[in-house]
Amino acid sequence: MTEQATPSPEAIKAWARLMRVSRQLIEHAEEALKEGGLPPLAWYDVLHELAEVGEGGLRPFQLIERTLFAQYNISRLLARLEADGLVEKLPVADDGRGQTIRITAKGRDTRRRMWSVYGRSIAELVGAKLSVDQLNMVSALLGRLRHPPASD
Amino acid sequence: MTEQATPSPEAIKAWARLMRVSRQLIEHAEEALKEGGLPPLAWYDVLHELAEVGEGGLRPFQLIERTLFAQYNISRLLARLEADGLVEKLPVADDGRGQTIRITAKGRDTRRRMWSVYGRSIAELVGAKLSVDQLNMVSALLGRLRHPPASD
DNA sequence: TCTATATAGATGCAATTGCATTAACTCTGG
DNA sequence: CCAGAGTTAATGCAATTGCATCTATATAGA
Repeated sequence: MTEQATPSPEAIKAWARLMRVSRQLIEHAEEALKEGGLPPLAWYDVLHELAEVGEGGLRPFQLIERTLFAQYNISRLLARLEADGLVEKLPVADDGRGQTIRITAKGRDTRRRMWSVYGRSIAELVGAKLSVDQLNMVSALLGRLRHPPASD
Repeated sequence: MTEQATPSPEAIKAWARLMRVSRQLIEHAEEALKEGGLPPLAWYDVLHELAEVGEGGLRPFQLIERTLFAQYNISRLLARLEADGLVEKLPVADDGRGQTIRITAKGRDTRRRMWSVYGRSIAELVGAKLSVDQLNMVSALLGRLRHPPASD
């Protein structure tokens, strides 16, 4: 656990597992969405954040903070979402540079349909593989790898 | 732990942590490599596999199995690696379609230099955050999420 | 107020990825 | 031996990502 230039075998193994498993899970979920004729995971992430905050919406830079997507990525993703009528861009009164992004009814509907597929993937790939205690253990351990570390 | 269409809150949280943490770690490692003027992680994955098997080399389809990259992705990645002189493509005697990919001396050197940066990231981001027992716990839990599940 | 600096978001262009297809070869059954 | 099916790898083209830069507005300081 001490800082080293060369990681311990245990650290390497944990890292390798994390890389491989996350890639596999993402690929599976992405594939399930595609099979359902639904948009990719990235769209879900944004729609989810927007659905959670409701009518107030979010500024693009807030979405960047929450989703970890790059600025140019969000900019273009929002353009696509808007083109599909899933979100709307509103000017913001006290800052002429900015805009507020709000999810539309169609956006909520799409998010719901995505969740029915995405949620099933989560249930199958994670929920069905570990007990509740084990899931909590995973969350806690991964929480310590997060930046900033999670307390729980 | 029973199969459900809607995942438990614990499963959702574990999934969310996994997605976020893996993204963050990859981003950090990728950034460190870039700052060192080194190629991206994907190159390391391939060079690592090739370095491990030695002079015998690997067929592209074997790299696909090991790295989980898509076929077209490997095909083009190998073209770039070859263009940089990091690997060489050899015809394979008993299968006229195929080729064997072998890492070159320059490839080994690049891999080593990448590891000096990549390894440090692993040590800092994972090794320094959890005890050996915790690292083993992470590996074991994630191993059960893998497909096929790992035994250890 | 005016200038310099910082922040919000968009965009041109190059590199990469994803999708579908293709080319070349191998294998199997008749 | 041959036709058909399968496997291995490459590639044309569209979509996305990454990088650097740009525009517009806001804010701080002289």
